[in-house]
Amino acid sequence: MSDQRSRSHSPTVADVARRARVSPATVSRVLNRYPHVRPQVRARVEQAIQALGYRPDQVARSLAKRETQTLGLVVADITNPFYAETARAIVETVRARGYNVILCNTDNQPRLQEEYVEVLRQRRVDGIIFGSVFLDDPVVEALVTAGYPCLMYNRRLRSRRGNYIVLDNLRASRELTRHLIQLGHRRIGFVSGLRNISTALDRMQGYRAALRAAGLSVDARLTRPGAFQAGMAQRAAQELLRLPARPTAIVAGNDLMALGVIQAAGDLGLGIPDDLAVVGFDDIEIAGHRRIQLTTMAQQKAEMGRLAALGLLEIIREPGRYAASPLQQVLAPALVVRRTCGALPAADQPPDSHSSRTQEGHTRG
Amino acid sequence: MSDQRSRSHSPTVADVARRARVSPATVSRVLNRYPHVRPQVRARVEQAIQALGYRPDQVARSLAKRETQTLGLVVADITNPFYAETARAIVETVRARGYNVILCNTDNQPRLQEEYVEVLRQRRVDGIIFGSVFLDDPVVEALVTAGYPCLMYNRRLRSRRGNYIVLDNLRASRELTRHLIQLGHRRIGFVSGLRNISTALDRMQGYRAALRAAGLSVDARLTRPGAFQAGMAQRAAQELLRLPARPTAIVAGNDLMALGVIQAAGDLGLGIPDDLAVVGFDDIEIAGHRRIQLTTMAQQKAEMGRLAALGLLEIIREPGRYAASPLQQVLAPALVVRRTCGALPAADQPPDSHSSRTQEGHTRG
DNA sequence: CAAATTATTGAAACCGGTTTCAAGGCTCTT
DNA sequence: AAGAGCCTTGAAACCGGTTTCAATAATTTG
Repeated sequence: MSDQRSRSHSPTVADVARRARVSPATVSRVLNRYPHVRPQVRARVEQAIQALGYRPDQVARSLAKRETQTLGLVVADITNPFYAETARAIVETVRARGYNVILCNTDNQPRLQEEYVEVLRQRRVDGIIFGSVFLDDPVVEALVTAGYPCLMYNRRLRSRRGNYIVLDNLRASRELTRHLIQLGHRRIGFVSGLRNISTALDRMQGYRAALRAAGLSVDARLTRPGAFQAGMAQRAAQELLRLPARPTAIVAGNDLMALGVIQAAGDLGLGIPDDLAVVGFDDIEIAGHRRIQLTTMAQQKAEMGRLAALGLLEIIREPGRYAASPLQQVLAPALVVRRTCGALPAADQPPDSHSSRTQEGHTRG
Repeated sequence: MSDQRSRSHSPTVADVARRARVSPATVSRVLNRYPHVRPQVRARVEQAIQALGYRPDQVARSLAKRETQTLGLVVADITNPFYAETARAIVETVRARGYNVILCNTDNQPRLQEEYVEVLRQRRVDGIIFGSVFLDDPVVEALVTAGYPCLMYNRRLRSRRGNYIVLDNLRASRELTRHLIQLGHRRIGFVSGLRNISTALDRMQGYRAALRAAGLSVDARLTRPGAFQAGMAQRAAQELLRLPARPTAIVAGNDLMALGVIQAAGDLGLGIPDDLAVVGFDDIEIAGHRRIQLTTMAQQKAEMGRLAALGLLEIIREPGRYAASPLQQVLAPALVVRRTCGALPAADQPPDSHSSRTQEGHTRG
């Protein structure tokens, strides 16, 4: 039964054509489900495909069709649960539609971002999703200008150009800070993410806006950079907590940093939330754990990833439309109140029989 | 100065050739750094490349060279920090060597695994790294049989065929369990991962071996499946902890599951480690957090990822060599003793000024 | 200085598909 | 029954590179 041509190579469209006694063009028509192929011929071709174990070459197909069914996904740090969750949703969403994803991790380094963009363009990916864009990012600005199909999420350009899906970070931070103020806090610190990233900037602005709105002074000494990571945030928080007049609450730039702040508090023997309230952003999985119980501004990560994926696929379908009016979506934040802010009765080991998720106070911002 | 042919398309090797007054073949030689090109001609070509802003088409190159400089990375769940950390190391390691990674997430579903393998083969990836393989996995077995360049990590086939890099899970689990026994525990529960996955099987075997070695009976009722996730593990642990004679310690199949077990203990009002000792595997980042302080068998995740990446690249370079004698690396585990096992003096808020990492007791298994 | 190498280069084939274009066969009208 | 129009199909060009092969130029060797 082995009809393989003696060549060890895998069968090509020509082999299939020969066996089915048709031209390669017809095989292609069958593969691409074109109309205008007689059922009888179609069956012959399909039978030949089966018999030979033919596997279409996606590389050749990409070259001929000038589309690769491949997307680039550029994230700052895949080990950050926020990016892991969104990446998961993106990968799954596009898989179901015949696309695959090349994963790029920039570690927040402009050099790597630039390198990856160049590589992705050489690979002729159909579009790029950026979760790693900088406020001032000549590389991405150029892509936007060129009308290259791409979409940012979580972060945006300072110019607000291009397609993006972000949390309403300013509002989220304002409400989160206001929540602390309403709980009676007057000296509130802020451990920020990296400069030159919109998320950090917007959250900083929101924090300041809330303070001003409450008539509180904005003390620059209460703000420290924390680089979006637990380790840096821990050091930053230690500095804040050693100040003569230390803050009674700290807003962290995201949940990972909040975990670092909690570490710092412990280092200095401060109890949470009694001696220090801590809040973050993202609502990563661990934030809901009963040993953490972090009050945080939630992002719907899976939904955000899904929207980003569907958005980019739509942009790929009609590039012109989105060049004229970009897709810009600002998602509403949702406050999740847990124990670290002190709003709920403190309890190291709550005695009830449900997971902490069900004990959350008011939510939905 | 704009010498662009009126076409809107991006310049090709032919355009460069024309401008440099050479043949396409010579342009290719320059691009691929072949010898036997006169310095003067090389300079002309490079100048033309610059002037035109020529960007080589990796798709066409892949077709011609029959290699894509692309790898598949198939993981069970990218939101599991273990996979996120290893993926990060893999992506970075291969990037530095000119390769990119297509990320595939199977969610432990054989159907998705099979689909991804098919897609990756059609894409002619140069090789595949599996972090998601099943004990009995006809799809991967077939790849191994065919001599397709691939490498498993974290999990292996029951047949032990093919290239893999895994922790010595049996020994790791034996030592972890023995540690609990040495601390005086006699009823030790086990919340296991998925059946049909080597990691779960080996850890189960190690747990049993340790019990037997200590002359303890292996009670099947003390073992529950937990699916490698916190939620499932929480429910499984609740069942264990409601037994008439509940275990005084639980070995979780990995750190995520250990977090679920801790949740369960809290649900039932049990204190850790006083009422229940908990241990896990992997040493994910959060395990070291002072609010968690999980005793665990560490895996060197970044190193494992790096080894996997370098291993696969080597296999791609010399497929024949590894068909004859596969690359099989078994890494030594390292016990990290923290608070959840009860070996160290309990302290909810240790007063010292260093991160918990520095307080760890004996390590290196 | 002639012969033998070796270095440089281009023409053309090739990688494995898709798409255009035209031709032949059918069906349907009138 | 002839002409119009659609269906079906194959030949050939094309996607954008690489590689083989042979021809020519430059060097080295005897």
